[in-house]
Amino acid sequence: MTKKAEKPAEAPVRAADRIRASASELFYREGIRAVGVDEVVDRAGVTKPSLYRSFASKDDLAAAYLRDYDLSFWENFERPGGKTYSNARDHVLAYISQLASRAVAKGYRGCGLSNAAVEYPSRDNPARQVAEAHKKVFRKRLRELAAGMGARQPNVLGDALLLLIEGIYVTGQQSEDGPAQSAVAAAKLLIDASVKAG
Amino acid sequence: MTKKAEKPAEAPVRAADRIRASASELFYREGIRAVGVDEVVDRAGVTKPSLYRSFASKDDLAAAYLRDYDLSFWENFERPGGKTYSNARDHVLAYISQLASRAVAKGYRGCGLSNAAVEYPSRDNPARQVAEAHKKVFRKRLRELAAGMGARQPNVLGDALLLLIEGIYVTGQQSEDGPAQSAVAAAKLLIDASVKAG
DNA sequence: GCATTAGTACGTACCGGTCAGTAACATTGT
DNA sequence: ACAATGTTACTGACCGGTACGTACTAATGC
Repeated sequence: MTKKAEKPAEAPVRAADRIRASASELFYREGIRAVGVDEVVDRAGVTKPSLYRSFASKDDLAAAYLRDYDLSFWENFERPGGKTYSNARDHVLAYISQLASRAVAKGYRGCGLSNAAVEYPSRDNPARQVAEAHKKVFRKRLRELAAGMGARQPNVLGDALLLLIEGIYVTGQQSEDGPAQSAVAAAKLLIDASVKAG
Repeated sequence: MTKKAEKPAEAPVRAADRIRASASELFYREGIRAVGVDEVVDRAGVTKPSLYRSFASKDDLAAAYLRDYDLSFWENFERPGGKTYSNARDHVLAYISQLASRAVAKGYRGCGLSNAAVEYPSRDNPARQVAEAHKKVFRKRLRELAAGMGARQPNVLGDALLLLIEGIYVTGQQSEDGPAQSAVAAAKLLIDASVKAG
């Protein structure tokens, strides 16, 4: 028999990790308020005290879910479709294109962070704070990319793209076959009109 | 004493109406799931049985709230700022301008109908059904107005404007001083690029 | 070598509170 | 009279959260 390595491959899969995964799935699909902690732990195959050993409260778990969401959001945003882009225009259009096709698919539920901000209007909610912080960074990044495109008013173009993207998030979950179909065309229009000499 | 007219000025203010008003305020500001029926009746100055004499359930009350919301939405949309517009471009820009300034103000909470769709992802929820129906009509109306502007692809422009507007709704409640500031400029860019000969 | 101890990771069972909704009856105004 | 509303009290389900017991492992003492 080989003796065990330091931290062996067959990890025990900590209860906290199972809870994070379960919470992510449920909170995203059904909303945070709609899901009780019992449902989270049941699906994770663990028990409630395990949840409260790793998370101070349901709000805290929700915040953790959104931090995870934020992480995977950026992975996807910076490499849309798994590709890296050096051209800002191509980069943004690739993201929007990929997003738009997800948004018209069945069962799409928009942006977990935006949804959380809708569910929790109070500023001192931990989940909302994660969402607000994320959106601030996202806005800055889009303005940066807009500048990279050579826009005359990069802040206006960045904001316009943000409005468009948030529009995709929210309308995508209202109906299939929604306005997200036109998003790429709209973005091109917006970018070209902002960049052209005028 | 003068005897009362048919429907006199000093209306008795039915319990159902007080409940509708109270529910509208609370559901809009804090979200539907966040508000209990007790809070609704307390604020209305009535009692719970009165609620359930006029509404079959909380879901039913939520749907009524959204129907009211839909009504006042259209009043505002068709006469933004109290003015009537015959020019489609002016009309849409006036609506967006008026919306954008509300959206950057403190305490803005977005579109009650969109928010409800976020809170209730399940298609068979009565509140969501009202929201979905409304959005379908709104989309049609925007495409109509885009056609009225002489857009080459009215459906694309209409959808683009819808995405922009929904973006204002949702970002407006995430932060003051948000991207809605750039909404009018973005809309102009979008419209002009869609209408110009090409 | 083997019991003792400590620490970790987890489950069982339960708490008090709040939720939506209701039953039965009293009160009011016209 | 009768229709609309208030009063009171209740239900059963569910909610977030916790006190407490238990299995397993690793280190320690002798």
